[in-house]
Amino acid sequence: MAANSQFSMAVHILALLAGARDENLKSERIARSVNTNAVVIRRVLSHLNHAGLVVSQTGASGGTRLARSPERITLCEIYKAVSCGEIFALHGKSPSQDCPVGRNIEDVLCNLQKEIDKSVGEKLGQYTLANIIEKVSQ
Amino acid sequence: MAANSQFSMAVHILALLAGARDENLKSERIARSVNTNAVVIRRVLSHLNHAGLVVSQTGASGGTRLARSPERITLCEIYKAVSCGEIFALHGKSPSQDCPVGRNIEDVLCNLQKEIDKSVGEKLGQYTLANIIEKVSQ
DNA sequence: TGTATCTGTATCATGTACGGTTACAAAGTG
DNA sequence: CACTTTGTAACCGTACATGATACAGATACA
Repeated sequence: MAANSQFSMAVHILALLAGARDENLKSERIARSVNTNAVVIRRVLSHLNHAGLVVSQTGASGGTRLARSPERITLCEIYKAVSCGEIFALHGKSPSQDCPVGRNIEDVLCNLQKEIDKSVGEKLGQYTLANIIEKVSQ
Repeated sequence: MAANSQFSMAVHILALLAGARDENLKSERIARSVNTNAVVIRRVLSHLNHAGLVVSQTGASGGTRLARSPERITLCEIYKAVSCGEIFALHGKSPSQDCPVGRNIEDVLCNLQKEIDKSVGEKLGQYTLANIIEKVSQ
């Protein structure tokens, strides 16, 4: 279970929040649906909070709610809010600079990486949280 | 250095093999350019071999060469040959089946994952190994 | 004002994946 | 037959994500 599932959790969480309308949801409540620990949820919520997708309140009767309507939250925003990694990793150690290929391959791969990332972003940008909720409700 | 850099290594390796034409390259030789261990290279080559992208020979004066010309090897094929992971991971544990969202979110995310993966594949399919060599040579 | 509640974070334990390394069988050359 | 090289298995250390405990700070409410 080493793979990063924060995006999946984030979408799940936001779908729950959307269903709760303007009511605050507690991390414990969300954790039960996602089937994990409340702290794990709060960690994801922290990212979503910094990205301006949700609003949290501490204290009694606190919790979290959406900062915007689901129609105005794209999957791309969610992805960027929690994403840490790229599609593929570049070389761990730098290749040999004595080799023509080794000297230039990193740049080429780095540019390719950016291009792919942009492509994924555009694809994810085509969907909103509202679209997801629609599909979940079927 | 936990991230998977096999794709980067694979492109690097194939670019080297393309430069060697029909000459066999030994894993030791490739490892020097990539700046890693020969066994690591052979592990990647094993994937490329099974995918039919390269041909290897054991024994003295053995080594590896391309199975096809660089113009007929797309980055998508390379990616699929070594790729293990998806863009994002699904939930580790299954969500609660008592919750409407939890019950359906996995399917929705799984479909989305496939769609993104397809999109990445198409993007990578636009480039051939020859294109990469071109860029590296500049 | 005091108490209970909830978030936000730090910290530690655990599981897993990858890279690096050594070792060795199998295959092929000469 | 001696030598070379691939293909794999096995093991270690590191990196990282999740899970869990603890606690400070913020807030509602009696």
